[in-house]
Amino acid sequence: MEQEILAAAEKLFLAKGFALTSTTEIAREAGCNQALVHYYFRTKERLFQAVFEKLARLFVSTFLQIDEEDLSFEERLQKKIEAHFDIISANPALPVLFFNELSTNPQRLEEFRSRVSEIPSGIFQRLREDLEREIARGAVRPMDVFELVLTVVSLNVGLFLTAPLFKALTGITDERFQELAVRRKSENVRIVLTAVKP
Amino acid sequence: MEQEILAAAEKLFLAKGFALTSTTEIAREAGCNQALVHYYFRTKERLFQAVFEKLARLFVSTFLQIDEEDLSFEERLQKKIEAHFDIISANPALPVLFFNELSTNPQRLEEFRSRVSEIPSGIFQRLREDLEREIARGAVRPMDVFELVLTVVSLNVGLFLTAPLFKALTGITDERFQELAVRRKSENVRIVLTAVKP
DNA sequence: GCATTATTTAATTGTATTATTAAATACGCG
DNA sequence: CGCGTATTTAATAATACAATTAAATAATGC
Repeated sequence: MEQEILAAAEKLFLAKGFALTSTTEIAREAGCNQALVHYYFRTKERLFQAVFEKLARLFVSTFLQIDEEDLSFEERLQKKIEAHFDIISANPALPVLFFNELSTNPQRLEEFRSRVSEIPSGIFQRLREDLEREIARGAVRPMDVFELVLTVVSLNVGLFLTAPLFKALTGITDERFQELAVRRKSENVRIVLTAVKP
Repeated sequence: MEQEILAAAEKLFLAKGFALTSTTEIAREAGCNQALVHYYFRTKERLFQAVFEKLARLFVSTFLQIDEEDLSFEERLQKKIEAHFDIISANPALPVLFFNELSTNPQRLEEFRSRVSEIPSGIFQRLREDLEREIARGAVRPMDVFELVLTVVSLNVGLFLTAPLFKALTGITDERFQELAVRRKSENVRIVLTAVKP
């Protein structure tokens, strides 16, 4: 049952955020008594943390993965952008929840910060090294690793942040939106690769 | 007093969102009794709508403005990107509130949709015409107007969505962040202008 | 100055929600 | 089976909140 509660919580938190989701609702979705939610997770806050940590890990995981494949910088960058896009595409509500919680709840930000600091030598170390090498070679314009990550995240996240709005305004079907997303993914790759050129 | 309540509501809604802000808190911030909030706005929902509509209007206003100046397409595009960036820069919490509310509240989305449909001939009509002319001229790669707007909004919004995270992780001062934002604005212009090239 | 309306407050109601407690049921193992 | 533990439920306490009401105060026009 614990897993059903977690799954129900994830679904509802993603759909409505922390504040608008009640433990009663989570219990109903999971098919159990409301008290059971508290039996397993004590407080709504702790339940949310469990969900959020998993999602946050998912969200940033792409940039942590070290691909040992023998690819060029551009090819590796492309893979990272696409992997990141795919994760968000599979969890389109994730960015809104992620940014909203980190923006409106200082405590959440602090938790996130302490978790990230557990990771030694910075999360973008490998990417930074790659980038600096390419810059030294003159193959990439001088830029900070954060600049690059920000561009990628901004572009990848943008489609899904605006998706509800876009769908409501255009009345696009989910299938056609999916097609559009596929095109957008490669477009994002193109934009980033063009943007990093010197 | 009505204006103080509106201002207090705007401040708190931007900081904590709709659900986590109470009318009691708004009253305290405005320096009045809680009942007065309801006297002027009847419900918390209606107060929020008043705030949100103003903010939403601000957020999309940039793309509606028709600049009659005799500038090239690229120059006009640059002006629009910069104006949009400046508005968000002046209201950094706006994007989170905007996307969160439109994503988590179907009613809000419907209100927004009906408001937008009041505007005749579509909000991006002028921009679309300009864009299609440039495409016909071969000066701009074939693309939909939504693609372009999405790219601009994604890039402009990205910095401020990630700002709390970025600040927490790097401990950057507000002044240095401001400098960074200025650079980012011109960088966004560069990226977009490069991306639209054929 | 008085009557009328607008503004503001204090008090209260109803309700939703988190969290706890104690009891009931299922489950595993000797 | 039967004992102990884990799981689940029902009931309820405690609280925070939106919203209403009635009364008080201030402002406005005559």
